[in-house]
Amino acid sequence: MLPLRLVDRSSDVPAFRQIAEHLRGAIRAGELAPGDRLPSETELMAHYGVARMTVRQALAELKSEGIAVAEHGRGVFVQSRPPVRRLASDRFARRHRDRGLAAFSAEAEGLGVARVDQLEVGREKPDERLRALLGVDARTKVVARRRRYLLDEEPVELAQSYVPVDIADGTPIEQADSGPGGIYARIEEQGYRLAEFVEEISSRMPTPEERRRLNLSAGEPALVLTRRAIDTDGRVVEVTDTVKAASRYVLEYRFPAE
Amino acid sequence: MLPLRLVDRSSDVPAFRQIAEHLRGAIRAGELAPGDRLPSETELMAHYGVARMTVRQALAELKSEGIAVAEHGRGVFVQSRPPVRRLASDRFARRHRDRGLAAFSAEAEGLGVARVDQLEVGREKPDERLRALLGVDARTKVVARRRRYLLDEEPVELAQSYVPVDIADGTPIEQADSGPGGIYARIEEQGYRLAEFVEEISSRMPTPEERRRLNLSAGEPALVLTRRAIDTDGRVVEVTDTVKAASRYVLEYRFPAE
DNA sequence: TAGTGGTCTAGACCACAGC
DNA sequence: CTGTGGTCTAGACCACTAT
Repeated sequence: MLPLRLVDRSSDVPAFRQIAEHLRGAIRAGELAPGDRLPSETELMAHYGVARMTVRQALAELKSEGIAVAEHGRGVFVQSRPPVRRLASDRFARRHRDRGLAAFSAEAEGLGVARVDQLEVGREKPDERLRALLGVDARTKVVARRRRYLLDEEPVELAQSYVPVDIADGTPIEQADSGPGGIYARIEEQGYRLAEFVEEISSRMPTPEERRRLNLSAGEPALVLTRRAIDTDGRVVEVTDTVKAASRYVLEYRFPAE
Repeated sequence: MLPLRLVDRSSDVPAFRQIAEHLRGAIRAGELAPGDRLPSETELMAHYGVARMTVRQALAELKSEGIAVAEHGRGVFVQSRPPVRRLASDRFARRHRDRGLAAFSAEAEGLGVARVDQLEVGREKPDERLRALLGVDARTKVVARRRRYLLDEEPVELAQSYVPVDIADGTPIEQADSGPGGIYARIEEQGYRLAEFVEEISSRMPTPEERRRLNLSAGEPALVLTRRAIDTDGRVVEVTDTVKAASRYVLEYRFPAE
């Protein structure tokens, strides 16, 4: 059991925060390891001599920080992080496409079984942001591919790709299976040679919908990436938006000092 | 006032979640704009016919999502986001250093008044991670520069830079003012020509300490960057860790398709 | 002073997990 | 069945903001 520490009622630090800080310290110090169960609410009430709602407020703070996670009927546990995946910007390199691997398969190689899920393909009218990114007008439709990626049956990423119809027309880009090497391989077969990618990264708390689809626990932020594929003529031939569980990824980019 | 909607007590969706969803919807629909005050807890209790703790739980959900923010004695407000800053990877380009601008000053140009704060400079023993990143052994000390950046007096970034002593020795890198062009300019003056940067990006919830120093509201994630500066001989001559408020930044990287 | 959110109490009933 | 967390009530006192 944890070393018993009392709440200092004379302090102007509220009781629930003192309790949260105590538990945080025990986790940082390794007295509570990832996966360990925290003392139950009943135990914490007895230890600190406070009401249940006070204990729950302390626990809520840890949950919202992503340090702890509750399991109904079982207890509150120290968050155990699955291994982080490091994504280097060479995952879109042509050598992967030439081997018949789409970017996600190249990423997943050696890590587990990659699978796609919840796939929706169709033609859409681009909204204003997408028109600006793709450099098309309101009359041009885009082929949208929305899907979820799973690694060993665990959802890890939501993705939505957009390709102007004049590029995608008549290709497997409009099919459920876009073929070996993914849509970038198909775009190059249409005569557009990819020159460069521009990736924009931001982070925010997920929407309830994203939290559900990605199986995110409370207090877990999302990484949001928008990638543009640009051909040798400078045309943006594709845009992809992806949402990932932030705790599972480290992104790596190299750039020259000049 | 908001259109009155009742809580469906027969639903298995808890009352607090229905209330949260109602408020979320009003915000999404624009009925409540950024900066607007939400109905007070007393008003919400009366509207929905629930106890105060139920209302507070709904509000806590919105706060933890970063959608709303409470101000003691004033009310709960729809989060109004300050403008996002777009950071391109060319902010470390030599042309900025040649103009006497350190990276942060180059970033801030035209955006406001940049200032440094809470600066601590000293020699330290590198921990295991830092030794691996810098490629030095346990006997080599590093010069650490810890500081906070402010833009128009608003804290926007925490940074910690590390340079091996054999590079920093006798240079202004160990002084409070590292001079025009920043520490990268000083490192190059020592004969190390910078060739490449490698930046690693992740996101997580901030620690209480980071939340305090960056003035973050609840439910606001942090962007964490680790940057290595590599010279033409492949030596890592500097490492910087930075923590930023995620909602204020979009990072942009370009990379070739080859 | 009135109204706001912040903290806290002492109960209640419920749903879920595990024996 | 027992113990766990999830939801909810009906109060209380406090600290902060604005008038």
